[in-house]
Amino acid sequence: MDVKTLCLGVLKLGDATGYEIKKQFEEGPFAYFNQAGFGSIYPALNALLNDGMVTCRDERQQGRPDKKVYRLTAAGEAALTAALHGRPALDKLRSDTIFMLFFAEMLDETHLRATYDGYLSYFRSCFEHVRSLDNTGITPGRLFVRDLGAEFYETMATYLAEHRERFFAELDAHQKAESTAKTGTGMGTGR
Amino acid sequence: MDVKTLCLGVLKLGDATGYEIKKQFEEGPFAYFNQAGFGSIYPALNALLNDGMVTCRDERQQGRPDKKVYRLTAAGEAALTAALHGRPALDKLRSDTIFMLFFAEMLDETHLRATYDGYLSYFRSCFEHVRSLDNTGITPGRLFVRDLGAEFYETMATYLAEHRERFFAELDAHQKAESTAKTGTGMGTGR
DNA sequence: TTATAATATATTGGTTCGATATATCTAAAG
DNA sequence: CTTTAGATATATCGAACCAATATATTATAA
Repeated sequence: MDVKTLCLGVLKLGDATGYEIKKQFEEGPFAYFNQAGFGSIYPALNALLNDGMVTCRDERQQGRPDKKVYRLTAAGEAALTAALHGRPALDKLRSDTIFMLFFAEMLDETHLRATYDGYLSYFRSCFEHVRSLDNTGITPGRLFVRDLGAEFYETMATYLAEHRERFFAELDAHQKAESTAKTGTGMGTGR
Repeated sequence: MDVKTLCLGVLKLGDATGYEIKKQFEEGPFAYFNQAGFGSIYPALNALLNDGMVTCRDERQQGRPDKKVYRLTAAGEAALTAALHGRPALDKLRSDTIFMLFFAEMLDETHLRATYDGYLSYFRSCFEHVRSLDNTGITPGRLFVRDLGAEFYETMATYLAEHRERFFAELDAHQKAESTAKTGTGMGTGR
């Protein structure tokens, strides 16, 4: 799914500006599962406009800068449908945090704890957010994705909370065993 | 975490060729959480070599093409440590499948079921794979990441398996309600 | 004998990301 | 009351990245 298709998907939910599309990937229903920045969205919208997949109308506003509101065309909806019927690529995740936790032994404890706790509170707030949403009148597909997300956030938060103390304890034990092995006798004065 | 840092991380586990580094992102301990292709890895290794972060030795082999085996230097390890002490970026996931499930109403049932079942068996095989690994002698960080992964895979597989029938039933009901609403009386002959 | 898969390196073109620039208004802090 | 910060809004540039492809050899399977 390239950014053009993602934009078509957002516009399927209703007319939007580039700015509003970006917000959908930050706070809206696509958050966490898909994302795109301005540097991809604005060129994508121009290309879609050029190909007749969307229309654009200018809207002047009181005070705030002018908007360009985009709307899906029939051709755009057809293109979205076609893209949705292709083979999905495998999920692609890039997690700096998990990369850091993998190398936990190389981190100083302050940084490690801050990273760990930041990850935990991130998933907690994701879960709280999804739980706070109103599910009435939502389509089955959107509801399913929302519930799957909630399940995922909760699992991560719970796991991180429950394994916190054990993880740090095991790291500590491992660190001590390492330094003991280095000094040889276990009676070393350190360094 | 750019690809250069990811390569340093892989090389921290032991000497490797570009080809072997790629495999680490496909089957190895970094699978699912991080990934990189040849188009990023080979240029990254050249840059790291240029900056003295790695050394490279040529190895001729019987039959197979020659290898270039890379090894982390002290400077490389220092750079890795520094990168691990930065602020982690938020997780970035791109899931075509979840995007498709979100728009389930727009998909024909065959495609939807194939996509759903493909996703389920993907997580099942991920879980089986992690479960089959030997955990003896592993560092606490690696073990933690492995267990977190297993928990995640299992959660996804279980959720998808348990909600399968209900999801398709609700979609069906929704589809019928839609077509009834369109024809107005509920006695429409279709079209 | 032919095709497929695995090992191994490398490049190219297109896509995408992060940072930055510009501009206006609102709300909060001083 | 004035400055600062934050939200709204569009846009672009260069760097980074990815998917596909090219090349070459060997082993295995059909």
